[in-house]
Amino acid sequence: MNKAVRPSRPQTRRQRVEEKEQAIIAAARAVFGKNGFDKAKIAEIAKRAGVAEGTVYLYFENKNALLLAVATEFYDRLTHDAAEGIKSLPDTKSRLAFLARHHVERVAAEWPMLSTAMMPFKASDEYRQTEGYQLNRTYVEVFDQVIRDGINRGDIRTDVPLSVMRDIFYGGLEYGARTLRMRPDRADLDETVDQMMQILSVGMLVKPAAVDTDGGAADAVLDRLEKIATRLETTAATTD
Amino acid sequence: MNKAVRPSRPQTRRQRVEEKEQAIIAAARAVFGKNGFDKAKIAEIAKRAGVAEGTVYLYFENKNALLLAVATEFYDRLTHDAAEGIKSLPDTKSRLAFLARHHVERVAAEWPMLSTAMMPFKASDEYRQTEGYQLNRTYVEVFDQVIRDGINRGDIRTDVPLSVMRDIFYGGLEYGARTLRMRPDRADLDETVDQMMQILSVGMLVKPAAVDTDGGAADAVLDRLEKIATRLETTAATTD
Amino acid sequence: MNKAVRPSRPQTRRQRVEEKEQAIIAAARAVFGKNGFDKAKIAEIAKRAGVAEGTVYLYFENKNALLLAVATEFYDRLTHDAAEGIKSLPDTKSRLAFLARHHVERVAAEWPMLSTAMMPFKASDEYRQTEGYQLNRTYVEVFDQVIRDGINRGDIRTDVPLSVMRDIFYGGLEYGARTLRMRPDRADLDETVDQMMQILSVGMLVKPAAVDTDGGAADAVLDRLEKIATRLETTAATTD
Amino acid sequence: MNKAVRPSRPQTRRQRVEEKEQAIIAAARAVFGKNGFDKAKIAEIAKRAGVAEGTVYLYFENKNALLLAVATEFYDRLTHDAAEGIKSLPDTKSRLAFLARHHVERVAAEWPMLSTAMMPFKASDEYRQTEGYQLNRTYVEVFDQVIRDGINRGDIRTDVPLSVMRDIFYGGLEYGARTLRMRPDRADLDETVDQMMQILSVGMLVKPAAVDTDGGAADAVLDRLEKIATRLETTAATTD
DNA sequence: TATGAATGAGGTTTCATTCAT
DNA sequence: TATGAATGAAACCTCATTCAT
Repeated sequence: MNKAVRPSRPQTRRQRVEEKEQAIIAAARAVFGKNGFDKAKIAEIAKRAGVAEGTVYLYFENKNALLLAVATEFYDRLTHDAAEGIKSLPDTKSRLAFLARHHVERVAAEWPMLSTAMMPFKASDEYRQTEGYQLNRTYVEVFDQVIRDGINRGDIRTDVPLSVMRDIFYGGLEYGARTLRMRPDRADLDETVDQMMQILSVGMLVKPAAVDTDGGAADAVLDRLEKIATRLETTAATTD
Repeated sequence: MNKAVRPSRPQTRRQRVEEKEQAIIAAARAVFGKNGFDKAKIAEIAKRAGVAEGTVYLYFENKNALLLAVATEFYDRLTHDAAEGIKSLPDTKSRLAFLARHHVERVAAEWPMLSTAMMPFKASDEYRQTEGYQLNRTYVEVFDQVIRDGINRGDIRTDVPLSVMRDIFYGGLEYGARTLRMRPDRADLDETVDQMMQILSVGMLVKPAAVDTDGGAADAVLDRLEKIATRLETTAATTD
Repeated sequence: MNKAVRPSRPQTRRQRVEEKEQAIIAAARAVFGKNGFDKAKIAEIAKRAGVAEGTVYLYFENKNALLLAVATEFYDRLTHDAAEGIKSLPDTKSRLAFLARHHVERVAAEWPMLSTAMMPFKASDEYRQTEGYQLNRTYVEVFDQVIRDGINRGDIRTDVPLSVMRDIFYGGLEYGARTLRMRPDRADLDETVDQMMQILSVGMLVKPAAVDTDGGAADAVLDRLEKIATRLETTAATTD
Repeated sequence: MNKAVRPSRPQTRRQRVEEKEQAIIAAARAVFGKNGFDKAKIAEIAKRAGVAEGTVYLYFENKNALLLAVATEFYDRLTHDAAEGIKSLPDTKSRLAFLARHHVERVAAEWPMLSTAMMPFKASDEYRQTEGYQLNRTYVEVFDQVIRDGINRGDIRTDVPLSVMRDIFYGGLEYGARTLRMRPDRADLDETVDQMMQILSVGMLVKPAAVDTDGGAADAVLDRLEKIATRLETTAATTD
């Protein structure tokens, strides 16, 4: 039934195995995402992956392990791309903007899977001891590092704990992502993320508002105004 | 049919019936919350409620109807208390603070139930057509009204859509609530909410930096300032 | 909810009781008839009878007893009317015709009830020991008596056992009744019964049939033989 | 896919599968037959078939489908054997006799199953639209054909509709079969069928039958023949 | 007598997991 | 390794029957 596909025929045995594992994970992600973990059937995952039911159990201990594999793959990529993305960005604000854009993009795309399938990893009181928690921990560590860096640079206010910032950042973004998903048009993703960042960055950044905590952007305004003033002064002096 | 209700012990039949219904809903909330809707067993709910399994079906058509009842009751109370709470508060900022406190308090308390059991109401793409969505819609309407009011009063920035504010507000709070739950000590609830509000109110409110909050408007302001500066420079030069 | 119905208000307590019993039996007949005994729900019977579920159990030990009551009432009336009907009929043939008409009429009317609800009384190997069997036994006794009478009068053939005649008579009629029910028009009931009787009476009756029934081809044979005999007689006479 | 089937022990996989399917159908036939469809438990069917409960659902969608399978198999064989049996029989009478014998034999053997389990297929008013009806339709078509043939040959009377004949034929036989079942000795099956046919064939056949069938009327015929003979003798004597 | 809420045993069906091939 | 038929535990739900009022 599955004629050997010529061009991309996997060479080594190991490659073939990995390919199949990937196929199962991909199928699982789709099926878990459709109606959640509990309603997902191994049979459907197997069919989608093009393998027999029993084969799934050759690659994964059980349904839970399969979910963990899906989650791991998802988070690994998420974390990797996040870390990679901020490398070239110089300032805190643009880094946060990138992380926001990146997160919303991925979360919006995988929302069904995330919201339902991964619940088992989040629900319990012992969440912190689960692998799911650890995955998430590693991911948000990228954000945490940006914030810590920002604090060192004097960009980030220090009167609010990192954990609070993190919760608002990701919590807000996730709600936003969900709202986005419910709309027919996704074209406004960029705009929405911008708007979210306008609120978030004002709340987290320091600079100008250092005085009254107010919006962060005021800093920039003041900076520029100061420069203009200086120029004016210079001009005035010259004019004199 | 409505005999004058006299407060005897188990009281009137109707009261007893309502009491039992409440017991079942309470039990269901607890059990749904433990491991999610799918893993919840009617048998356990019945046992917790102190009734026979069949009795549950006397009060609720099926498992789904029971979940809906739980959600409805939860949201009804949530909405009612929210609306009631802001009545006596005069200014936008204190209203938002109240809503935040109220939400976190309730959500933190009911997080297990919310996060898992109500997923069926949130997961699907047709979420907006579900009763779950409507319940939530009614609830956040309270927040929306506060924001609209705040805009009229000039308290709330207008360059970010209400929906974005709402997502960040509730999304952030919910993450925060979850984090709170994972800590052994809940004593710091007040403090945490305060901190969250520091970020959120700075992001949403106008006042403190009515002028300089940046917001998108800052750019425009800066643009104009820059033009003015340029004109001044030119003028200065020319004047020379 | 049940206003006292004036005109037919039952006088004695006993009458009221009997009325309720009848109501329950009638309701049961209808409900049993709809989908069979097993699918019939006591709750529906109670509602139809205008009583509470528990009340049914005041009048009947259990569901089986209720079915038996329905069957008993049905057979009692059936038997009574059959016995009454043949009283005034003088000859075997018209009696059988009456029984056939009577049976088809009743069976066609009550077919749903009979075919499904009363199965429990017919199915088992121990049928002969059931009350259902006895009811039926009493009913067909009317037929048996007609046949025995007919034999004494020389109307009924004696080379076929009564039991065989009975089976064919009632078996045939019942199938016929069922077929009738499946047709939209019941107008042809009389005609169909006539046709069935043409077959059955030819098969069971002795002489008279020979003349008029045609059916019995024997008549024709005899006719021919008689003619031959006549011819022979004539010939013989002539030959002489 | 169709490897040459070599008769090993449990043989090919396909054979084993078919064997198991047959085992389940056979078990279902027995269990359905015992107390009817509703009272039959899948658990018992599974146990009888020597498989796990779940296995039943591997072969049949649900309980109803299983019943349909039982009915289909039964009717298929019944129809096949009926059609096969009449092939070599030359005259209408012997064909009908064969069909009667065949029907009673099968129906008597399977009466429990038929009478109870298949009720769901017969009870409803929409019977004609059910698969059960179609199965039966196909079966009686064999009978119908014999009758139509008989009419063409001048064997069958034409003043009674085919449908009426069919109902009496099968209705009568079925009652007869049931009666047979209730007796401990089945030895008299042949005799009983003969007797039933004596009534039925007299009723349905046209003249000639009377001669050789002896049909029930033979006695009367003989009686009358004797009288004629006597007359002839007398005549002869007189002539002398 | 009458009610109808409550019971709880039991049946059908699903599906993760196993295992013989 | 791969298969997919087989398993059987377990869950939802129904409904005859009981019993407190």
